[in-house]
Amino acid sequence: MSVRVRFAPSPTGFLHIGGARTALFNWLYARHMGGQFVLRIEDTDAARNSQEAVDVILNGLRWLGLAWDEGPMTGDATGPCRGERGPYFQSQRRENYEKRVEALLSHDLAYERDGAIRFRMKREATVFEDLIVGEVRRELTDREEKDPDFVIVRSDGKPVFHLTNVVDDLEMGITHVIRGEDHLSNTPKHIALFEAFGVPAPHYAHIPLILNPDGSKMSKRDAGASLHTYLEEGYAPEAVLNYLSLLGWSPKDNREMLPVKEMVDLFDLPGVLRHNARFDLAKLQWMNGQYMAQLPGDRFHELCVHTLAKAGYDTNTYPLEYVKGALDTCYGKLKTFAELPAYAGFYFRDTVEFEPEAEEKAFTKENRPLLQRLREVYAGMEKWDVGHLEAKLKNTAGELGVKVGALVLPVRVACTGSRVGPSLYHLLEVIGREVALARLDGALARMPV
RNA sequence: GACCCCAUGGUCUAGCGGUUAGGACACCACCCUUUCACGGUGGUAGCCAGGGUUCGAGUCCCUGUGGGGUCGCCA
Repeated sequence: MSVRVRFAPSPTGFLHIGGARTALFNWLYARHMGGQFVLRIEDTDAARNSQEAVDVILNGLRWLGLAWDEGPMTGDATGPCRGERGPYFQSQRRENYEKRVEALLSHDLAYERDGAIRFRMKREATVFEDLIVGEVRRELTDREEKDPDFVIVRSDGKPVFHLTNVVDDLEMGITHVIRGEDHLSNTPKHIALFEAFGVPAPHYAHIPLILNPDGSKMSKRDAGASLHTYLEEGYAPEAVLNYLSLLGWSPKDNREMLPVKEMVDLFDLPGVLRHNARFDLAKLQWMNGQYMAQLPGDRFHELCVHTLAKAGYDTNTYPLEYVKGALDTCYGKLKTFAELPAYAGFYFRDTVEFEPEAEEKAFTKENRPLLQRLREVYAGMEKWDVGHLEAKLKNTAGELGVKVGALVLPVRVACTGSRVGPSLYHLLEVIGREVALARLDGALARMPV
């Protein structure tokens, strides 16, 4: 039988980074086994759900490149879906649940009390084999010793998660349930329900959780918990995907950079680690830098423009060649696109914004005559290009008897306002003679005599 | 409180009875260099504790400790 796995998020308006990894592991397993990856939306809590909230999930998965074989095509619960086992929104499956509950009731496997319907749970330990955790033997908790039965339909008629989840997995033919470890303790309930419906339970694989750097549970409010922060800050999805794959799994050959294709080839459930992992933003950033440095030029430009636009820089008001030239000087220099506005914003501003420390270091009394002299040399240059800019600057430094760096710093700060930035000669060529000389003049005016 | 899972440097991990415990991120130093970043070289830092089993334990067993999770008419 072909493998069928599913990712079944609840539309809460955001996609948790841990949920994204759960989706990734499901997707990887499906691809590795040549099976089907199903997306199901668990939107039983209608009041809190919306089409926009579903779109957040859909967009997040699409951004990561995790295409689903079956499931919704839009955020509209009544809209088009792909696949034969729908509907793929729980809000559209009321009848399915009602029929199943009727069946349980008629076989006395469930009963009504206080208006709610409760499932008759067995009063003994459950043993099951988890593909990742191994054999799990779960005894009854003290509460369950008193009353192991649990509610499957609320008194207001709404079915409860445990019921809907099992019914859907059953009817959608799910063979492997790959989900967060927070469901491990719920699994006996689900197994009991499958047995009550007269079918064997699917295979289970509980993956460890992603924790905050301090080891606490990563909840909705924690920084970096939402996948969309990475989307919005201009991370490369390939980097996020690669980083996520290495949390709780390893290709075992000391490699960090792993193309998706190889991930699919190497991934398997028994290889998933059993312990929780902490989210390390620094490593994600490093990895993002690696991917950024090997991004195709046009893709790099696209993401740069996107980031700059979000920061308030409209690159459309500049000639295309200028924008391309400017962004080329940033290629391979950044770890994240979020650094770009501070790094290259000077290209797209009329005035230079000086960083106080930079100005203090560079605009000194001693540097004034040096910069003055260079300004004269540059003003008299015939060809304004990288080669000449560099040669002239080094020439002038020698002539003045100072180190190259002594000249580079004030020029850099004069033109960019910062001590860090793209290659000086390249950025000078890009901004052009007119702007460069104007900025040198502006700096000279600010320097103490 | 009961129940479940887990435990290799600060972080992610390799290891599956005999290793100088390997790699990556981060950090420190140096080199390269027009700054930063990249790259290169070197370095600091680890098997949670205590008992067993064994000729021999990071690897197997037990206990403790610590961390996480579950015990809802939330999902």
